[in-house]
Amino acid sequence: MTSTSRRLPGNRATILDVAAAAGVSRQTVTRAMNDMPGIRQETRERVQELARELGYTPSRFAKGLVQGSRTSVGLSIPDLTNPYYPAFASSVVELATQRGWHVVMDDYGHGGATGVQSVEHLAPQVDAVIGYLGDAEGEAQAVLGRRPLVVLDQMTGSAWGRIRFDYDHAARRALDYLLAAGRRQLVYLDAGKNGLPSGPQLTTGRSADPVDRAVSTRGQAFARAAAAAEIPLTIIMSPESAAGARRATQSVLTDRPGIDAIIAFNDLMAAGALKGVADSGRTVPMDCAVMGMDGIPLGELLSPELTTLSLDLREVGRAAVELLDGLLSGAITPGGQGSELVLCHRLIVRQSA
Amino acid sequence: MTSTSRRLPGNRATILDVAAAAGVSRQTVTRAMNDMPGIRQETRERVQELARELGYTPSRFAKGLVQGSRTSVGLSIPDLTNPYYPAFASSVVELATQRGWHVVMDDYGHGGATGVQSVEHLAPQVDAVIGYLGDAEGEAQAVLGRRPLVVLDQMTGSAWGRIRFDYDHAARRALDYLLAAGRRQLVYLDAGKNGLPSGPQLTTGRSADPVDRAVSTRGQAFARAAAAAEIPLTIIMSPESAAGARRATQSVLTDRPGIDAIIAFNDLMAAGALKGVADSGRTVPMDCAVMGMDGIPLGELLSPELTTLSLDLREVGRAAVELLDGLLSGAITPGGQGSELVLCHRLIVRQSA
DNA sequence: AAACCCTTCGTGAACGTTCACGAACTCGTA
DNA sequence: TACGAGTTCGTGAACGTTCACGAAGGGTTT
Repeated sequence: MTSTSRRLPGNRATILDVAAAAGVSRQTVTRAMNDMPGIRQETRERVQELARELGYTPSRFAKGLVQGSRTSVGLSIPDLTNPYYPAFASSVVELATQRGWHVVMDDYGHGGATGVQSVEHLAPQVDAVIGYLGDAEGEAQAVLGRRPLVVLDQMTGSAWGRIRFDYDHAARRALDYLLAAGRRQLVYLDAGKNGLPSGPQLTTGRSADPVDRAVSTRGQAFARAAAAAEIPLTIIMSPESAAGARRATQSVLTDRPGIDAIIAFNDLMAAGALKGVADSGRTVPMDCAVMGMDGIPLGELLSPELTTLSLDLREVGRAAVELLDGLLSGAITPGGQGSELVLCHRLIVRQSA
Repeated sequence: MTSTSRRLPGNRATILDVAAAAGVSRQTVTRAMNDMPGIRQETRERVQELARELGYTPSRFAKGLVQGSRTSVGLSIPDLTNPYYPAFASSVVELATQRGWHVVMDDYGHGGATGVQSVEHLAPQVDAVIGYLGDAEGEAQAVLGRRPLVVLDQMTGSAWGRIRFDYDHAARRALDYLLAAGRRQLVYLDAGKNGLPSGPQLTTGRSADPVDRAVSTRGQAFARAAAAAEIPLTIIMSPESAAGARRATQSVLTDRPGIDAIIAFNDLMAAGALKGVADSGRTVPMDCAVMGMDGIPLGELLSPELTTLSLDLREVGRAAVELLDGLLSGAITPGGQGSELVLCHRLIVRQSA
């Protein structure tokens, strides 16, 4: 009658409590709860009713232990408040759900953690990780051992899967367009590595000059493209935020009044640049063009609407999930065919450039 | 020497494989992996090295079964691509992580699922759920049994925790402001219940008229406030998107040229309304004011910058997590003190109204 | 009445880990 | 030598569930 078995945290009942209450065995309760055959309809309903009354919910641990894990994947994101990431995350969650996976989310930027720390936090709970981890922060793959890691926008490290973006292609595309439009005094508004604002410092890339180490991967691609086209490009650093970009734009337009085009690290900073140009009394795109990078929906809502190097973020998410799927199933091997994908940006011309 | 134990999915080794390889017992491997005392330093390092080589990672199921669950909470979100939700989710993830919780994320809108289906998907994997589930969709709390559910912006249902918003307060605040600014022909741009676009249908709320059932909770609050102030308010329906709001704004401005203020269901739709007003050749705010609701960062980037009824989304997240914390610890009981919170919007006056 | 099948239910075993306890060994001291 | 204390390691049990198999009972056929 009375069960002596202990309760789960939250005073939850175990399968034995239900079995005792119903006067049946564990197995019968299992059959009732999982809609398995081999049980009388009346018994099934009685057990289910009792389970509901006792607040019984099967332990995911016991279930997972015996049945083999439903795969659950970690998703490491540096900053959900940057509209770029939710669009990506949304796609990942949708496709993962389609596959019956669960997604354990970590937004590590606000807590001041690094990408590797995020993976460490996720590791005990997941079978794989997809993430934007940032560059050169130690070995995230090692933390996961044999479990697959798919990283995005990362050059270094030994992740099993890797999705990169062809910034050289994007930079050429952007510069060709701006030069054809007659722009000559170009500025690249950079966010700096690791998002660390290193102050509004100035660098110039011409010919094949080595570019400052602090310049981001994207910035370096633009520097290379500018060198190849033999035109000067001013790179200025700014915090990775709209407000920071706005201030940086104001100050660079004061220092160098002749500037007629600004390329921003991402769309969010481009939005700030738009404001900054307006602050200086100029109009976009007549006096100064502004070009973003990302292609987030925000760009269409701004005025003037943002011209940008766009990535289809749902496609990026799809690529990441499919790559992970391949790694989990063994269809793709860590170093092998398809373990590294390169995606290209598409230039979307709207009003700002 | 050779272990006969099977491998986990992904060919992962078990603790017995490591023990056999190192020539020690399970318990010694446990001690080595968890930095427990009572083991020789040399042994510890040898075991750890071997574990690394074999790609051993402890089963979270076995560990959870014996140690009791690390709590993991589900987060149900209807649409991550609406900037409102990431800001909230970011806050929840950050605070949950601080508490050592894991967050299993579900973005159910894109898959065409409902809030309850989302909870059903999450249920086997989590100890509690926080979510925007939408109104009147059946019983999500029943799915979770004894596990706490905290819902936001939901009137019906028997969730243990509930966070509501005082839309009547917000509506009064907005109308007072607009009327004081001399606005007389007001439009409420509604998103309709469940986000279902029911076509640009027109309703008028005056005196204490019963308002169309299709009108959202927010819309009804504005209708009540308008009735109390004895001014007419036109409610029009639109799909819950910037593009939809833009079209709806264009058409309503054509139908009723005298309109001098538009209040939108949320900031995203307000951004669309901004565009729609411009399309019609009018300027904001001179010819027509536009007011949003949410207070997402996007508003500051628009031009004109968006006047809005703002919610501090990090506060909302904090409220949800703390409420859940109370429910998990037993400090708050389902029907009791503190199980229902009401938060107020703050009017942020910028340029658009 | 014996043989068989079908339905309904129960019993050991196993999943991989940690906990509680005890055994073996080392070292120093009475 | 014998004893005790400390260090290092191993063995049963337990966590809650499902799987594989077998048992009991009723009905039909041979």
